[in-house]
Amino acid sequence: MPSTIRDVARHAGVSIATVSRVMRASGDVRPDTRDRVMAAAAELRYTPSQLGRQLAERRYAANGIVFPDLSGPYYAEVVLGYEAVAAELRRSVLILATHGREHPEVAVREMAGRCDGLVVLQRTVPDQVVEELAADGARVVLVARPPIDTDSVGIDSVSAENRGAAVELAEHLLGQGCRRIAFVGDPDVSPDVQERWRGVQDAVRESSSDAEVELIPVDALTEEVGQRVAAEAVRSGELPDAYVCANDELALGLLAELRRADVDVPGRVCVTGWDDVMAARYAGLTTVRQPMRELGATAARLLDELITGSRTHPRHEVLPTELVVRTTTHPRKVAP
Amino acid sequence: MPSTIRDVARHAGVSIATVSRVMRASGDVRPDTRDRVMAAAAELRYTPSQLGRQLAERRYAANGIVFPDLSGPYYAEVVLGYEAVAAELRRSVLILATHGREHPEVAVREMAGRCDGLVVLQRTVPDQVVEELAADGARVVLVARPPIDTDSVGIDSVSAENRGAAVELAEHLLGQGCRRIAFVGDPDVSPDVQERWRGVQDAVRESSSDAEVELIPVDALTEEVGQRVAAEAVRSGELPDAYVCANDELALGLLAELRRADVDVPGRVCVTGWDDVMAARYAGLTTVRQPMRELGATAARLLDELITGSRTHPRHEVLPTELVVRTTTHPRKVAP
DNA sequence: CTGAAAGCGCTAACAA
DNA sequence: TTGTTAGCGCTTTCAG
Repeated sequence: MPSTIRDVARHAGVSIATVSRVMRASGDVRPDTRDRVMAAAAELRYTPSQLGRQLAERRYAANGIVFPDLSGPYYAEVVLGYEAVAAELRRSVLILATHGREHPEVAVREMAGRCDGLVVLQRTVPDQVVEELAADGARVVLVARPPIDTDSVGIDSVSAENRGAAVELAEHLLGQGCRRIAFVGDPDVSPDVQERWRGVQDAVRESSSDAEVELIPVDALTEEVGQRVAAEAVRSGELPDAYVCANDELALGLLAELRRADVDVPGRVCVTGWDDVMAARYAGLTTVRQPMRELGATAARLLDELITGSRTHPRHEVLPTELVVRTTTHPRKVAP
Repeated sequence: MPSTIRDVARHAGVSIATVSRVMRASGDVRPDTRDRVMAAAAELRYTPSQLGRQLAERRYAANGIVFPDLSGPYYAEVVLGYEAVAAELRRSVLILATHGREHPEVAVREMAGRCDGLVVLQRTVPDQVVEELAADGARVVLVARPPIDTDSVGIDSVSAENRGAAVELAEHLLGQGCRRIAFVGDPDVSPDVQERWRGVQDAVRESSSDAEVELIPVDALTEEVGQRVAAEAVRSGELPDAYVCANDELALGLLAELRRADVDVPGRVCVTGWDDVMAARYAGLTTVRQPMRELGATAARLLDELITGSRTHPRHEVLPTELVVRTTTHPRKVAP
């Protein structure tokens, strides 16, 4: 339906090669023929088919990004940062939410066949698939996922610092007099959470106090799950001194339920989250701020280096995070 | 670099047509040749090039979505709903944030040249460009933007109900005793906001009371701007009885600043938002819930009907919204 | 400065 | 059941 390069060529009385040259401003074309072609193109509202162009050039001018989901602020922010840089670099962005899909690898492979390179968030795709893609020449950057380094491939990665901030967070809680700390989250599901859990354990272990830490595994990092965890604890009467939650949504859910049950926060129990989403500020939630947008932006830049070939050696970036203390942990009346 | 259909054909000792047939499970192929081809494909890790396929089939199996930005929950939710349905329909999703770009039309045209159809949010693209795209055969669905209906083209649209909810919201405030109502937002920038503003005016006008309404125009619907508006009002001492904000972020910023200045909410002034984002719940913000995800999902379904050709007559959907009353407007001590 | 022609990787008649 | 061949819309030598 849309007009093709041939329509324009016929209309302007030139060959398709000339039209191509004019459209991409490559090669020399006499000004008046150029004008004729431009006029014809305008009249026919001709826009070169990206498809034809891509096939001929064997480049897509598009990047992909694979994430689990777009609910909650974290992924959206990462995608946003990614899109912004990609747009600057004149590349389209393809998105793929693996969600609960059973076979993400099929969709990911198909995405890889549509773009010059892609970013993979967290554990959305099995290591093996990522390695195969990379081995087949796909440009891949991992975000919030530990580097993959085999002898055959080295794959770029970008993460936010987790362990150090987790240690700092735990030390803050210990300093507030907390002794029994509960970590809420599933360390197996995300590398980030795993590191946070380790950091908390490290801090407690080295605190040379009688502090102890317990893991409360959950199957999703949502407000609803947070509420359930809190409700159960309130019912059984077994509250720890502090809940360290794997993300803000979990913490916010917990917090809402604790307040509903009239549990004093932070008087009776402290609560912390992770990410510093907007709602965290309004809830007074102590949390760790991580540069979500910058994660995406950095990934886009690394990917571009790979695509343009300006760098071949793999890089692993770690972006700084920041502890944000608010009222859910402070001030705390130290237990007698 | 990746292997092509010819590599597989050679490897399996068949023609490329047979490989094509096997890969797409079309046409009849003898089981043993099929197996040979599959084996060859697996060995070479062959994935059909989407590009070649698309060019030959003249379909992209991809949809686009154009939005202003991904910051804030609203757009992210719409995109999420869109992606979910698109994935179900086995279509890739291209995103384009126009952001502050000066010439979105170029980027949009180029996106249109990469997909079978696209969704345009709000006023990201001028009417004329949308009409031209549609006239050139592009499938287009508008979201949160008034329908475009010329005699030549009729373009699908999906919106959330605005005016009725705005009336209901204003009546609620009047019922709480508010007389001087201030609407915060720029009606010119978004059709949604325009309708909300009209609804509030309607309600006040028909209240047969001495109520009045004033417009406070702002240049962005962000927390920061909300804070500025509140700070200025506090400084000048000219507080209305209620702030009706064009979205939640504006309202949350306002609220935070009012509380910081020790202004009693809702005692001295009521505050309302729009969208019911997560933070609204934690801030106790009265707001209007709109089905953001469903907006995206509906758009994706409408678009699919256009692409498959199962419908040719334009449709305009309006999704219901819901007033959510929380503590920023209720209970209110009625003025003496 | 311009045109003819050979692909890019695939699908889809049409033959065999 | 399988192979041959002509495109899909564009870029890009290579001649002229």
